[in-house]
Amino acid sequence: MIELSKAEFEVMEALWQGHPAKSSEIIERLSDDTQWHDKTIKTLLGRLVKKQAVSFEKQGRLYQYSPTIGRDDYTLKQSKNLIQRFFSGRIAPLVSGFAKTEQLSQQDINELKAVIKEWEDQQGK
Amino acid sequence: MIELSKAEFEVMEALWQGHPAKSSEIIERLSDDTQWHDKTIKTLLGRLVKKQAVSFEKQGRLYQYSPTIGRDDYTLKQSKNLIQRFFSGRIAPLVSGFAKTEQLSQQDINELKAVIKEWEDQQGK
DNA sequence: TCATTTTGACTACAAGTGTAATCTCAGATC
DNA sequence: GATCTGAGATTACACTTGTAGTCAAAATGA
Repeated sequence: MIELSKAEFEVMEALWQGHPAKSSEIIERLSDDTQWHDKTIKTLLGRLVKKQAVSFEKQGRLYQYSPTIGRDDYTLKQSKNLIQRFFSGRIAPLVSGFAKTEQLSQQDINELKAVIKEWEDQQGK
Repeated sequence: MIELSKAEFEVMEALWQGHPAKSSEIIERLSDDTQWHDKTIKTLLGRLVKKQAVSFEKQGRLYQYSPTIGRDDYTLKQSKNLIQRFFSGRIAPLVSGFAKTEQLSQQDINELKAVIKEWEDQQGK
């Protein structure tokens, strides 16, 4: 699986926002959240291309970049990996621990209930 | 916050199993799960001490190592960090995504229900 | 007592990462 | 056409990480 460093992930975030995108657009988007020099972002883009997390098409002199991996795909895989390493693959302990110090919203609760319902429906065949 | 690399985390796991522990014990414990050379483990221990994730007391020529951070503390902080970066701080989307491809156990469901009940009791003041 | 073993300390070294600066060349500008 | 500019390519450099090897000193065994 493709592994992204933190900085690389930030660049992917900018790209996931909309693509294909020119490097100037990506730099523009990132300028809101970071102080990165544009050279830094170019370097990161290059590394992402090398890792095949990003592809590009030449439009004359410019490149149009696109992600080759989906955000949901990536984040979920990484999450599962963490849950595996930290909680032996079980998600409930994470939720319990999380809820102890973080406030859940009504929406969170609704979503959790939906997950439970889904599971129970499936159990009842 | 103290950041641990993957290899360092493995060493912490061995130490969390029981402490204080001599390096020989830690090496012994890790021999079940890894092929690491004992020198490698010594190096990692040294780095952990430098990072102040581990402390030691000299017992003559030997050291007795102990973790200075708790496993739950560390794993929860890292989890929250990931949830923040990947899911804007909300845990429900992670649970939904997780449940789509991973099988939940009855125990998981019970724990999730407990979290919900806890939350609802609190809402009702 | 002298060699051997063992432990922690120090050193090594390539790959990955954060954070750019320099080089090169095609297109825009005068 | 000569020059400037901005894009991508290449190079840089310190720090971290994985994965040990070497060194010095103490304990141990013969």
